Amino acid sequence: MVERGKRGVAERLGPDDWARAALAALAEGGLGAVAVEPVAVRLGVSKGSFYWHFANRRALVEAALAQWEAGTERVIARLESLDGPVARMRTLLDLAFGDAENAAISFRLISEVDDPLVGEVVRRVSRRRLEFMQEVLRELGQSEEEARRRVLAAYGGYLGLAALVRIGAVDEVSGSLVDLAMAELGLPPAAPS
Amino acid sequence: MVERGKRGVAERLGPDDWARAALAALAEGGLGAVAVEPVAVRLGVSKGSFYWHFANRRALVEAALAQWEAGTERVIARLESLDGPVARMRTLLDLAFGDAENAAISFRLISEVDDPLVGEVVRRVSRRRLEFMQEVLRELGQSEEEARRRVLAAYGGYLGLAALVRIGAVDEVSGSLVDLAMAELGLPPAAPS
DNA sequence: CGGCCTCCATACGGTTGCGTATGGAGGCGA
DNA sequence: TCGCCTCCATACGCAACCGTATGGAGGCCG
Repeated sequence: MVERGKRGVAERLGPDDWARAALAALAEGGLGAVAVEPVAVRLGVSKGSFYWHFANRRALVEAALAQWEAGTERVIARLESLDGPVARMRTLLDLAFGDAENAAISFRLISEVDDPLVGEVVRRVSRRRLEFMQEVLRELGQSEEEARRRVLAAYGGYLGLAALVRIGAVDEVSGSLVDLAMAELGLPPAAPS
Repeated sequence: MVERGKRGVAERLGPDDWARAALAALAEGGLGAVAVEPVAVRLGVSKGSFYWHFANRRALVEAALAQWEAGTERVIARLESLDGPVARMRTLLDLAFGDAENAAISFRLISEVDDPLVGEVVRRVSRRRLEFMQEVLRELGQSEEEARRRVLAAYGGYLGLAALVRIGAVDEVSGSLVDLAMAELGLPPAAPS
């Protein structure tokens, strides 16, 4: 049992812990839920701790966004060392869209584009994903125009259908959204075993 | 010049004016911007006026949502008295998605689905639009399954692409989003003159 | 063991928005 | 004209959140 004011050195908090907690709050309640006191409560700490690690709330949001963007970069980097283009695409979609929390974060960030910090990051990450997907299609022999068109259709279609499912306008779609996106790209629905 | 405390009877405010202003605030700043004092300022009035017409903020949000839903119903009702299915579909898309403020409101409401009031309305309106579009495709001879699939692809694709354009991840799409949706539905891009 | 440094708690003031209370200005009918 | 009714302004208390100030507990090191 952890008593008041007694915290082992190993379980002390760092900026990364705060950023992680901020991302969790973001996924659950949107950018407005990334508030100092609520996140502090989530970590079982008080505001005094927060303002030791961060200058202000803006710094927390920036740290959370940076951690999220780094995660997406880590995913793409891991893809480079994969065998085929199809497998890379499939893995990208699975990692980027399959994870529920990650999908929720993307949704929240798109919703809060008006915030300058959020806008810059979500715009950069989206462009990165789109260009990576387009590059994969190019490797598979599709033309520049067709690759562009299919990537937009697949990414946009995924986002829109995910939104429709989220709001409850659509009960279910046949198969997974990732499989649908693969089909839009003109690729086989499952990676070859 | 309107002086302080002097307001002609004709220019007095009613609940509809507040709902309209609330929708404008919603389109610009999201649900959080639908706050009593800011909207009052927008109307050049003070809170005292608001609480005469409404019980609380919740009532204002409900009135705004009702007015928006009534607008979409009015659009659909107007479509019934149109010549062909293709023209009805085209007009629906134009009215529902072509108008910038309406599109912005839809985006905001989808973003705030977690709010129970918003969720109910946006779910109902989305279902209504989807079923109307599906019905039009049925009239054109498409099968139940194909109509469903194409409607989801068109509506979802529109939502996703609109989001990508809004966040600045995509600079421009070839042609209008409405034309793209029409193509997804298997319909000619422009209504026959 | 005494002093310092790190991490955190508590307390406070400032801002913003919600909701209430109270009163005032002007139209309108008796 | 007098009184009422409608619409709105002003002032207040309350709550949530941001940021600051101050102090305290515990590890570490001379």
